[in-house]
Amino acid sequence: MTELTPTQPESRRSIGAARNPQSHEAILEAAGAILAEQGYAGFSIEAVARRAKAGKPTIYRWWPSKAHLLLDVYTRLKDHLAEPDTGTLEGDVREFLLNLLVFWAGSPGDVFRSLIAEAQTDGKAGEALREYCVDRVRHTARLIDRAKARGEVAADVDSLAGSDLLSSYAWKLLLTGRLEGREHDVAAVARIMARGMVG
Amino acid sequence: MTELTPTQPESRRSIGAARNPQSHEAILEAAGAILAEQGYAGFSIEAVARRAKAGKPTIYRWWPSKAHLLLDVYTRLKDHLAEPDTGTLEGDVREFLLNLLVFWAGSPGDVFRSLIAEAQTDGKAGEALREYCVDRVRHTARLIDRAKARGEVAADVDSLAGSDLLSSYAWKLLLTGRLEGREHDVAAVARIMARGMVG
DNA sequence: TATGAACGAAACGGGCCGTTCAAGTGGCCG
DNA sequence: CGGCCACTTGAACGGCCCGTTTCGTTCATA
Repeated sequence: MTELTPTQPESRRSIGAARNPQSHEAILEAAGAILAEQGYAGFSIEAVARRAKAGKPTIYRWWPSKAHLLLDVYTRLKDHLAEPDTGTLEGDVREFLLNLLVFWAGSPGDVFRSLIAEAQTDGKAGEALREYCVDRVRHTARLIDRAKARGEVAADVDSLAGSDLLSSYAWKLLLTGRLEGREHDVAAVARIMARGMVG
Repeated sequence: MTELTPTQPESRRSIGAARNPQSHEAILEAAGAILAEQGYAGFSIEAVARRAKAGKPTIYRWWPSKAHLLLDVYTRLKDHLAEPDTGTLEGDVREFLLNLLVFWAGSPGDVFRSLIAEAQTDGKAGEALREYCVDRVRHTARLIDRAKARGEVAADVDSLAGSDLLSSYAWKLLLTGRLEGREHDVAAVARIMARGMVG
């Protein structure tokens, strides 16, 4: 027999008048793999379609823009990110940054970098990124609000602005390729930010 | 005579075995105009060459990558950026950010956004951006060092890390399209940063 | 006077874009 | 039971851009 794995269909077909979850899965996985292996430079709808053995129209049907696909790939990776809770604001800020940098040092960083880059070209991508950011900033602000509830932070501190500032530092490290070996810088920044909010 | 403006050559030619400054100028101007009018989406070497009435090889001869061209366009715009000197660290930080946001709100912001986006695709672009950042961060750190000399800032504060944090906030506002109407947020961030560094 | 660098124009093969078409598939509804 | 209709795939479209090469030219310099 020259046939390999004959039980597995060599190419997916339509399963009728319904969305094929195998295609959906294969596309997301192919997109993630390409970004992990070749970065944003090698990422194109054509390449994803080739790798996923899917048709381009199928991708365009379910993801209106490259950015939406990137965002889907990113959010499905985003589970593995621990929430810091060290008991002090400075510790939380430092751990938040270190966790994020470690998380990004793998392929998720490439995905998110690509998403930011895409957002500078495509208006819809920009809008999607902006919405995502609002959500994340609000979420991270709870870290500051918790410290505020402990009486560690002055009541008049704008926790959203602080949270925005916090993530912006991580962004710049990501965008300038400085994810590794930043323990000293992160500690310095965490110290400045935490001391800047104490009551 | 059907000839128009015969005194002005309708198309530049070689001036011999020397770089033609008119071409150099025309290319930079065309690049800046395209970015201002159409943003990064419309920016391509082909489009720049067309608009500048230059040959593509001429561009590739003098700018090894799109990023170098972007950086040249940006630095030639960068003169018009005042240095803040308010007498207090918080004032300087706030003015620095506000100045930068106003400056970026024009076409320079589009140019710099494009440069960051390009740096996520092209390795050489990333390197160029990284070098540029090191220089700028070092420059802005003088703002903190000045406060340190006044005794306003603790001696053990890492002025480079602080400067990096400062610019990172501006970056995030730029990349998420939030350059305008941020007076309140900028004031909040300036307050956090300045208080975080006081001795 | 001969050399050689720089210039613009045109063309190259290659890739991706976003869309359209045709053909096969099968769940759902009449 | 049979037809409808949404789904999937592959192939092909015109268009744009990439980075490079070739060509004929212009002219400072040696």
